[in-house]
Amino acid sequence: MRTHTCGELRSSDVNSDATVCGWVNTFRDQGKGLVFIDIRDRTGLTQAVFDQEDCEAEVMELARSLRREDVVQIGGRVDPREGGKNPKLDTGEIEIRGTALKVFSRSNNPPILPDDHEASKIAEDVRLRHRYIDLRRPTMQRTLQMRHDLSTLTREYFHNLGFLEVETPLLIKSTPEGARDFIVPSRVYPGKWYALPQSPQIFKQILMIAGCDRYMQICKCLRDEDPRADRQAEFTQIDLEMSFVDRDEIIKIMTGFVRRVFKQLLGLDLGQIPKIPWQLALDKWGADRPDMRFELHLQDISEIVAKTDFKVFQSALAKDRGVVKAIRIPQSADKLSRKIIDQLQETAKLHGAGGLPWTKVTENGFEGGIAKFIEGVTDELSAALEVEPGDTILMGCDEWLKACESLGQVRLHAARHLELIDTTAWKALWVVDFPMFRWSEDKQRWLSEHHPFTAPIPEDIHKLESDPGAVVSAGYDIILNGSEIGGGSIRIHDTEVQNTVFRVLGLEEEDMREKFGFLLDALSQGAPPHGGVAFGLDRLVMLLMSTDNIRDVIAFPKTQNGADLMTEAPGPVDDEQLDELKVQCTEPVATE
RNA sequence: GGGGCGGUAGCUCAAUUGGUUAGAGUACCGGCCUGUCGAGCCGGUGGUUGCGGGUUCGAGUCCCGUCCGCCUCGCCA
Repeated sequence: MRTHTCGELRSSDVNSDATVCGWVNTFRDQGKGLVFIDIRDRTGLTQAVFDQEDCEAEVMELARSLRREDVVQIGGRVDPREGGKNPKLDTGEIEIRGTALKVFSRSNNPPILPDDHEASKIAEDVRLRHRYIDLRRPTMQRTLQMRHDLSTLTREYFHNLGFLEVETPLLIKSTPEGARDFIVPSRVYPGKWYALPQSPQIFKQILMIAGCDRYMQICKCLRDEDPRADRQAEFTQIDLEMSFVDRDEIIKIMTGFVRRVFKQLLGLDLGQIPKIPWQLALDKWGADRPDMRFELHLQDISEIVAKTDFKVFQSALAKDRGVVKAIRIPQSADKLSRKIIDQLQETAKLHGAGGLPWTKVTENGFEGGIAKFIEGVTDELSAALEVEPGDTILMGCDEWLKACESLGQVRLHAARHLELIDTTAWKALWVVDFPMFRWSEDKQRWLSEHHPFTAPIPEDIHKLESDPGAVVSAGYDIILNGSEIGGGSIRIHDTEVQNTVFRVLGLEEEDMREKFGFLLDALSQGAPPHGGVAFGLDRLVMLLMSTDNIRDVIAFPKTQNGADLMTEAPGPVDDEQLDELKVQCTEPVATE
């Protein structure tokens, strides 16, 4: 049907005959006898020209009738461009002198045009509603290509290392812990339900117990939680698991993978990827996924300000693990207006802090904000923070974790405002030594920091029940530019340890059997030491394509209400379908 | 579930204090034009101002409710 794609003709093809197929990108009708058609496919754009000197009258007439997004086949001789080259196009040195034209189909007046320049202006819901046009845009095509390249590279990389690709089921059993499940009613067992997998976690562990040794899968995961700019309810993971490995062996292989991805797809060398303990990440950057593209480290000033009688500091320090932390923002006093500081204060409060004590450094010491409360320790504080006139000092004081996290958020927002983030930099790291559990005030029980199958480090196993909060897990996350792109852990391969963890999480013996009996059975039938990782494929593509919108890297994404605007899912079903499933609605279906 | 922003022609936007027939660009339709490439020039079609109430002599504009989209908190082991 075609001899060439729309992106490949060059001056070396001049004088040969070519036939291309694609969409009419634009038309420029110069009058009865001359019309230019830019024809587009996935690979690019080629100009065709129909001149009445060359072609028959019917062809000429048909060419003049072409409109944007009509689908056509154009045949003719490849010529150097008569009217001058177009340096903006890869095919800009040539044109096809059209002599044959076939219209495959006509397009109604397109609601949007597949034009990258226009796309940023068009409301996203319109793009989603007409996704088949939006996806025609060069950027979207490049994104689909990038996603494909990443998947291909992933399979190749891991298959070469002996990983076996195994599919795991989509209709599975609902398990407690973690996100809300999407559930599917069973027709055969009325009143019983399948869940869609939040991840293949348990299956990949069972594959290890089954002797699979190394498993990989690019799989869909589903979590019925509200989406965000970088999060969809339905997303894709690169899922991996290995037997007979320790943490550092896994990290080594995965580091190789990530470096290969960025080397091969962007030509970037991420270099060595350091391992940072969780506690240090929070202490220094105020986040468990630190963005290390800029400095602004958090510093502990508890000991110094303890000497003041500032009530705010004193009451924070009186708390269990209470601290006062500070960040020094060099030469920012004139850029951080009162209004901006107020905004940063809101950020701090939003993330749990009571406020954001601040002061500025002048030739005369600290001025503004809480300056008068720290007069007594001016010299000591100045020396510790190595301040210079023009600096701004922002502080956080609370229980350690809250103080670090809220000030960490302030750090990010301040850096964005002051444009301190080197957007050309690529900073990756592994965060390791997470705590095993996190106390939930809400639920009044321990929650898994990672998931309930994560192993504690061996030397902490004895503390599981006596001091859960102090147990360090064998988990690890990989962070790139402040974004979590993957994470995993060494898993528990011992039934007793797994039982103990379930107990700490507040699962009753009976519950355990009911919910996880099959896993406990499997663990008791010879389980190898094993561990693995899951990478967020969507987030990797976001980084590779430099977008902060996850919907831009998914062909058919959903909105914040979980709707697909193109197909209008979710939709109603027939009463017969519900009857068959023995399912009833307690609320009438909302109408518009 | 909470907070913020938004919804006017197919698309992007405008419309004074509540006041005449809701405008412009673009797309689309028609005409002109033989070297354009974000083509150009002339003319034209196109509107339930998201939806439903209310206030008013009069509502795109004010009030109430509701739906939808985006950002965000909660949530996301």
